[in-house]
Amino acid sequence: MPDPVSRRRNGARAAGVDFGRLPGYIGYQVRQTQSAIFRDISRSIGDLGVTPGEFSLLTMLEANPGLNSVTLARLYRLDKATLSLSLKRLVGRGLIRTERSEQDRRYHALQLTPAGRKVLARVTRRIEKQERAMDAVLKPGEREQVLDLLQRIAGAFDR
Amino acid sequence: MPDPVSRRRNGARAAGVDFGRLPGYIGYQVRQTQSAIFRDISRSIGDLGVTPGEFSLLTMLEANPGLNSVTLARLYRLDKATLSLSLKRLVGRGLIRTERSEQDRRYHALQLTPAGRKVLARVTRRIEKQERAMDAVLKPGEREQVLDLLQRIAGAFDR
DNA sequence: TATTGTTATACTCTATAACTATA
DNA sequence: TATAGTTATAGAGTATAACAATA
Repeated sequence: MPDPVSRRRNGARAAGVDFGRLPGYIGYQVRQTQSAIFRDISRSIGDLGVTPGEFSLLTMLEANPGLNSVTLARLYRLDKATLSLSLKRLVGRGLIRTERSEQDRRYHALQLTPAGRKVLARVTRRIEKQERAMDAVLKPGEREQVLDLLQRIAGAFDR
Repeated sequence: MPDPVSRRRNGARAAGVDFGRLPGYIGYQVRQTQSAIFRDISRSIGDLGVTPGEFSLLTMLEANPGLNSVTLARLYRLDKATLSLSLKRLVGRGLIRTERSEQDRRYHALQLTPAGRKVLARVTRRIEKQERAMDAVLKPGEREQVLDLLQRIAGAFDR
């Protein structure tokens, strides 16, 4: 039985419904916020045929041309098989290309195609428009604050 | 081409890899943090046979016995068919039970079983242990700060 | 033997559509 | 007609296992 002080915090979305201790959990609020952001951005970039996850892969490849899939998998903590499927879709749509390394022919160096660069630029504009929408509810300095807090919280779980 | 000041912020997880503008996006950091929390809690409560989403359903039903599935679906912004499947699994495992309302026999009132209450208590202890682990990286007042910031950001997308 | 990458398979979460029961 | 709920189906995202190519 939740105690009275932990009930009925901000975050209730319906009259008469009690969210118990959920609104006081960082885990709960992070999940709710992530869902809201994901729904909004999926709607916003859906016509460009790129998911939020693909956007971040493209961004990583623009900043680090020649990266290979095992490195990407490690960075995102995904299985290499999972990454392989994502990359196959991006190759199939002509947004990235892959080339065997000369030094070590096991490595497949990845990079954006011109089409990939163009799509990334368009998606980036939409993403940054969304970020500005978030700034509208933040006071000066609060963006830096929330970025810092989130990074520290995530870091608490790096084994 | 990302500008220099937006590069190489805190958040890089690998030497020599450039995350571009990603670490400066709230959307990106919220997703990374959500993933870290989800991985940790899934591992922690896995032996109890309840997912994080199921935990929050059980909590809602403990706080609001008699709630129906359409109300839950609206609160979580999920389709009623999606909720129906989740609830069926919880009924199948004997954690909740459903009873047709006498006033309006279309409604199926949901509530925890004694077994459900017991499992919820155990999961809640693990969840709150995780929350205390997050507190270890936060200074006094910062938990309230991050909860407030996240709620305001999520609220920016309530159409 | 170890590493990179792919494919087959399966599981979870989600939505849409079509349906039944009730109002 | 409208609402509550279920079922069938499908798509996205993920992991594990088994495999091929390369070192």
